[in-house]
Amino acid sequence: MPEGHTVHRLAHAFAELFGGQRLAVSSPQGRFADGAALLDGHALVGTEAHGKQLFLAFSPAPDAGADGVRWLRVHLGLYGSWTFAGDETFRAPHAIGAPRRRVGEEEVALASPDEPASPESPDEADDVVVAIEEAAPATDATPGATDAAPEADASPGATAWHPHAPRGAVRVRLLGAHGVADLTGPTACEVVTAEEKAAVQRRLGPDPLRPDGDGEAFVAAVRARRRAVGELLMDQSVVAGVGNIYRAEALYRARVHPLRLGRDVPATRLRAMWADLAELMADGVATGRIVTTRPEDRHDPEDRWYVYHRSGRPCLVCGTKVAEAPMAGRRLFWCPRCQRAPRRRP
DNA sequence: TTTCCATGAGAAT
DNA sequence: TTCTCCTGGAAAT
Repeated sequence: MPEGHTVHRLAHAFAELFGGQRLAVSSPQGRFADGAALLDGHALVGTEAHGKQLFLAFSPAPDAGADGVRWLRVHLGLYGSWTFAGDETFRAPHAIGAPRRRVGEEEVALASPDEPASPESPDEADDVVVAIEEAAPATDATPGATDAAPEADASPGATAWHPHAPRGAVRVRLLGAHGVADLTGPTACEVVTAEEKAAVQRRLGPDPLRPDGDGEAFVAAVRARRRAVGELLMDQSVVAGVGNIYRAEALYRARVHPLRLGRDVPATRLRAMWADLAELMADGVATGRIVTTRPEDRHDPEDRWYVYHRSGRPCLVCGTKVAEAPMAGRRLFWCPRCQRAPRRRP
């Protein structure tokens, strides 16, 4: 899944692609028909990411008060992803979300401006090509796509663009003047009020990617618990946005053993880990990829991670075999030598 | 073709 | 701890 950096990318993408536009909102799959009806025809007036939660604000109905803003709350979970397509003015990556192969390739392409390239500016051209390839022959009316037409603000001279038929189980389709975003496989997708949104956020810990992310709150939350720090990093109420890759890699880079109890990790170590996460994740937002290895430790361009998914292979730094064990239902990876084992309690 | 698996999380046991 | 939900690409059959 999409860890927090992916969700922040999405918040940026939606603001840029659809900000201020009235959108046709539908649920081709049908499971979100009621929610879609509430948002259909309303303008996207704001986007926000907090940890792995994405919030999209829609303008209130004319007869609703000022606080009638409704939020679409989406959590991608393990499988969710957004797929984008549109005309040449619609500059979006092909897809953002669960790391299916197609998605990964696309994100790589976006992050490598030195790819050989097409005549025009590389990333823009790539997007358009993908969008065209993905477009199915414009079949007849997607329900919800033809009514509630978006505002006609197409720039003069832009070629006509038609959305492709939804592919797969599309929970939500957001259709603007220049492009479309399809959501598949989310864990959560619902329309909430501002108060309900705030309630969700109160349960979340600080997010290293947000300006209001409070590193000291993270340090205090970890040191208050006797649970293993490897579990605490995956607890969204301790730190929001960290997932299985950032957990393993941040612990490695801090040289902290995942089984060490939270309260036993020195505060200075945790402060450094927070700063490191902020940096790593910001890089993830910029590039769409998680890369945690320092250039000097990267023996091969494929060496993106120190320990994640490297069990049995030599540690890039010390050569010791990377270890793996399940923790809280997920696969956990660490280097037994670089990350010294915690003292065993008698 | 069937099965397995994944960057998640909440509920049930 | 284990189950359950959601999807689709890859690996296994």
